[in-house]
Amino acid sequence: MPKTNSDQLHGTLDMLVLKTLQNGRLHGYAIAVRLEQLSNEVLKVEEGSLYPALYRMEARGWLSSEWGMTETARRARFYKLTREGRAQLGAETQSWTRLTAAVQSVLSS
Amino acid sequence: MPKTNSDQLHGTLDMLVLKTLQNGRLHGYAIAVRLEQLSNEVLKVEEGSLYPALYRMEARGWLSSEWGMTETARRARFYKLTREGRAQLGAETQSWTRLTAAVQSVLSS
DNA sequence: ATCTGATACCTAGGTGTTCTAAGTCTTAGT
DNA sequence: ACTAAGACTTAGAACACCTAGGTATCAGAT
Repeated sequence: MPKTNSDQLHGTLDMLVLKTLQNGRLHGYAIAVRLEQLSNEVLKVEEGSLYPALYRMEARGWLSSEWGMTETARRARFYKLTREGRAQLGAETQSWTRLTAAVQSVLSS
Repeated sequence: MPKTNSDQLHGTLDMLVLKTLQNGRLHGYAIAVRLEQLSNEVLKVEEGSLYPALYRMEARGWLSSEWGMTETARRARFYKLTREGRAQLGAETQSWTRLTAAVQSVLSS
């Protein structure tokens, strides 16, 4: 019974994914790798969390996607931010900042 | 369909409650009030979230409780940290710091 | 030539927290 | 007598995330 990963990033996954797409399109697997790199291996993104999140966000109009090829000639589905996705990223970032500030203010009381 | 409060504090509620009990015992309602004050009204703790959280944490041995009277002579259930609860608070705080740092590092990339 | 590991995606099912939305009872104030 | 606030309770639903499998392709090693 390995106590692994449970719910590390509840609530932040969408924001993190949107953020990785801010500078251009990426495919799912690359998003996961990117997030782990950018967080110095602290954030491990489970594929069973990531892909459903991508579908959710595309369904909500925050992302659009299409099949393409990686540099290494592999088939992959590329995602990019829509205008709404960009707005959503802004909103979630702002809300996250506000929330963590509030939590921090409790913790340092 | 009022889009209100949804899951603001997912994952942080336990830590926040433990924190409010660090300096002595409080009853449930007072914990909610305290958290809202300390966070400058940013964190609204729903009673339907708070009380089940208290029961959970007591069941896990992080809290102990007993009935008592408030200063205004009202019946209320007072909670206090156990030794394990204190350890849990430390662990969760550390993990939260680590996580938010990682998220921050992604956001500022 | 085969095997392994990495790349890339998919999905069913379970877990766990939180919220919604009721409700009860008591006391204070009007 | 009525109302609002204090204090607690609980059932149910929503939702995100994880577990744990699965598929397929390609590169490199044995």
